[in-house]
Amino acid sequence: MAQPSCFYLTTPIYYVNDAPHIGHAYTTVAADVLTRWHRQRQEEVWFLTGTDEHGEKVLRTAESKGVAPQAWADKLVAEEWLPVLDTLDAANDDFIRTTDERHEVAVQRFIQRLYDDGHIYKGKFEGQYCVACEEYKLPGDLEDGTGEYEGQQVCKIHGRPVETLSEENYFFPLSQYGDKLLELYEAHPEFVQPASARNEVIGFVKQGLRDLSISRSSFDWGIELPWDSSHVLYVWFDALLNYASAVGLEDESKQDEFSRIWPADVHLVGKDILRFHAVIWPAMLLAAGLPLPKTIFAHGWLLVGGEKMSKTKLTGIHPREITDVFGSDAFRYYFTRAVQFGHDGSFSWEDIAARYNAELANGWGNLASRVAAMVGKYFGGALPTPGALTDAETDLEAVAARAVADAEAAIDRISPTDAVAAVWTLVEATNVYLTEQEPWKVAKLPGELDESGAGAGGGRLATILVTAAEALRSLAILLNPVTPQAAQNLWTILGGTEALGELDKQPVADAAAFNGLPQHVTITKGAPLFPRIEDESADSK
RNA sequence: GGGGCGAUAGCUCAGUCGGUUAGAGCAACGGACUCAUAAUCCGUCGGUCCUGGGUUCAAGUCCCAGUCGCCCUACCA
Repeated sequence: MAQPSCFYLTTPIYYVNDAPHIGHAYTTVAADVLTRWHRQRQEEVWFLTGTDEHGEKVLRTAESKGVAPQAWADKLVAEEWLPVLDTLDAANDDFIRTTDERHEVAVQRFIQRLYDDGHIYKGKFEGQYCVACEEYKLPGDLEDGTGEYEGQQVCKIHGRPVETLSEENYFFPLSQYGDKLLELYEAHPEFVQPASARNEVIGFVKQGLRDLSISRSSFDWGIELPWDSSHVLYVWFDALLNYASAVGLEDESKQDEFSRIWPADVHLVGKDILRFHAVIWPAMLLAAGLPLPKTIFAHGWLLVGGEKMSKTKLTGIHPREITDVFGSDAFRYYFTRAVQFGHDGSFSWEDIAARYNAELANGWGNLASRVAAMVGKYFGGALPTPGALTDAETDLEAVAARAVADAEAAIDRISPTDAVAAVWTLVEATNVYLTEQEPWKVAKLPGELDESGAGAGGGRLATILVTAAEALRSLAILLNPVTPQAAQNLWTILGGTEALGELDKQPVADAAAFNGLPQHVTITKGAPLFPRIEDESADSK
């Protein structure tokens, strides 16, 4: 076994024809939180996202706009899909487009190799074709005809009989991989997660797999088969390969990169595309003799008003609608914290507004303010030398240590939700600590302040505030992957960069112990991390 | 039709291997406090764990049947 040299995580490549909505953003945020956490551990990480640009839908939309499909895709990528990454503050390492030359070349080499090795055969695809729709219909798109079409199958849309047509296509013998896939799911329960998704995939494969038609000759917006330019590759075969082509598949000059990064540790997918990733993708890799990804993780849907988001029902929400009101940190925090990863979750403006104020503004943000204000008021902003520790201080430090351990374990089981919950115990415990220790009362005790009103180093007041500041240092590190802007602001408040270096360079493990900030580091109050939002627009939408 | 998942407090959700009196957050109500962003802290209120059977010393948890909801059932992605 090779050393685990690089944590490689992907989002799906988003279909460029869609407008980005918070469902896409949710996947991207989860991916970004997970990868930022691994980076905070100081691991090597590769985070890939991108766009899927081929297929008949893009071609048709482009034609209807009177532009070439490539131009249409270019426009959508430039105006929608790249900007949304900034909106979300996503730190992806690469962005692949299926129209990139690197991808097209790799895909052609890959498919040629499968062809040469006898993994592709030519056959007939037979299907029910609706002339009016100009496409093959699935059994679910058909219904029994009535009246003059009695006894025939008709298209649900047009109510006209469908024709049985056949087309010469190239096929991938997916049916041969059923047993191997079932062995894979059995030997590696972590391959498909969560367990509900795994059950669904196993059930599907057990029903028996059919060979997959992997080429189309009815339109040409796709990657040409190298040995038969009258066919383009089926979009899913094309799309899935992005995960490998982006890191050097079939590129002689990038073999070091490929062997270092591949296979992926985690492919995050929405549950609608689980099957392609958990069945077809590993079969393709098995055929090619390539290592398999370790985990396909299917997350749930965001529900709005109890229903899956949908453009037709006007429940599709653009991420910017939310970040414009609450900011990208709050967006990231909310969807990580409020929706158990792997389950469906409800979104509402009332809920995000409530959590923003209660948890970010009142909980964490206010904690930072009160600590910074007291260090300023009693010690002129210079962190004093602490005195003797009591159980209260060691107890709080134990909370931090537990938070780190629990959060790390949660990240390893791909549960960013639980990780944030674990970290939040430190926010709450530190607020309780201050309330119980009452530093504002301690400041009035004899010996804590000198004649000029300045706090005394080594006193009880100093101990309390240093401990609280240490808790904030831990929180800045632990929340940097989730809310990078607020964490950086807090790091600035704590004078962290001057004292300890860049926030990104602070290992997660350092958050477990209260011995980081040097004495006399300058703590400044700064602006609130999360100003309260009273605007009615936040909860009246 | 076949398969998967879910139903727990007013709302959003946890609940591990079957094991004490079923938990949290929000909301509501009461109190404490004044460092802080009218914030923080403590307490109270709040339950037919969807229904009906079954297994068990013991069931939110396991089994069977049912009700309701969502999803998948292969070449649009």
